[in-house]
Amino acid sequence: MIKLTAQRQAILDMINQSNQHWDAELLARALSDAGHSIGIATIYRGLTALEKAGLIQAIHLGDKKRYERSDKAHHDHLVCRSCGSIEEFFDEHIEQRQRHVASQYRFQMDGHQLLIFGICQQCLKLSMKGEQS
Amino acid sequence: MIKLTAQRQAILDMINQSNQHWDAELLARALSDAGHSIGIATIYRGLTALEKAGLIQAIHLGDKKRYERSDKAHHDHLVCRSCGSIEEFFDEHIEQRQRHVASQYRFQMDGHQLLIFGICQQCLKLSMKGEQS
DNA sequence: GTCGAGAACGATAACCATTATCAATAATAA
DNA sequence: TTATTATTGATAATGGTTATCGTTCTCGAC
Ligand SMILES: [Mn+2]
Ligand SMILES: [Mn+2]
Ligand SMILES: [Zn+2]
Ligand SMILES: [Zn+2]
Repeated sequence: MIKLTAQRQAILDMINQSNQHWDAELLARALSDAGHSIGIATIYRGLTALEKAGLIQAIHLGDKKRYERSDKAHHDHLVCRSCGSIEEFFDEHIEQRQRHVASQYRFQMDGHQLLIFGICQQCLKLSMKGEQS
Repeated sequence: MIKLTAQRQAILDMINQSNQHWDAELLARALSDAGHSIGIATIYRGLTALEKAGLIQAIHLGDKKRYERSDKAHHDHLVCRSCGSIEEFFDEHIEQRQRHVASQYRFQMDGHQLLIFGICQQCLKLSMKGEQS
């Protein structure tokens, strides 16, 4: 149903060729660097259209919305408060329990978002180095 | 450490006397209706200060940040896509599993947010009524 | 009690992510 | 070809939040 215009194809390619969690602004810069200068409004519209078509998926992270490939299976995210890095995980127990909770509340679940915040392994190592004088 | 000024006390009271998940604007209107006309900047600053002091807790819901009492135990939220209502739940299995995942990834978790989206029981009932002509 | 430093306040400007507007262009259908 | 419709890009507008700044409040030192 979605029309894959040159601009939308460029956006989709950029996202599919990486494992990043892109926001609109970052994507605009990357596309510009790659030779595609696409208006920022077109990028926002393209992202919305591609998400609705199921070709990419999104997460809400604090203030901004971030997009990633949709060809990987569902997963949730560990977000580092120090460096901003995002790790992915999947836990079937958690997924199951969510369905269980929803059914308990007679709630027709159609999605969820689980963010775990903290400090990633890398940042922990760095902070340990820094502490010992 | 936090100084509970008249304005901050009014904000805190309003939140503590209810079970709502308040955003800044809603709170400003409610306070104004209750006779406290507090500048919107002061409300934002007050909410930030009260949260840092642990007197209220916050969740990020899409675009806006919402605040609720902190005297209730930790819980997560079921958010209705149709009416916007928020139900609360707690599931120890999910909490446990999160800790497990974090430790697997050597990730020092210091918080999390789980939002389950869908249609609440009420809205389901209403939509069924609407469907049968 | 007076003084002064620092905290808090309120009005408002600024910020930033996102969406709306609109004229120009491209694609599609008749 | 011509009419219709969708898409684009520049830019204005929106909405939530934060920054600025002059004024007011608080409170301990004197
Ligand atoms: Mn991901
Ligand atoms: Mn709650
Ligand atoms: Zn990190
Ligand atoms: Zn509902």
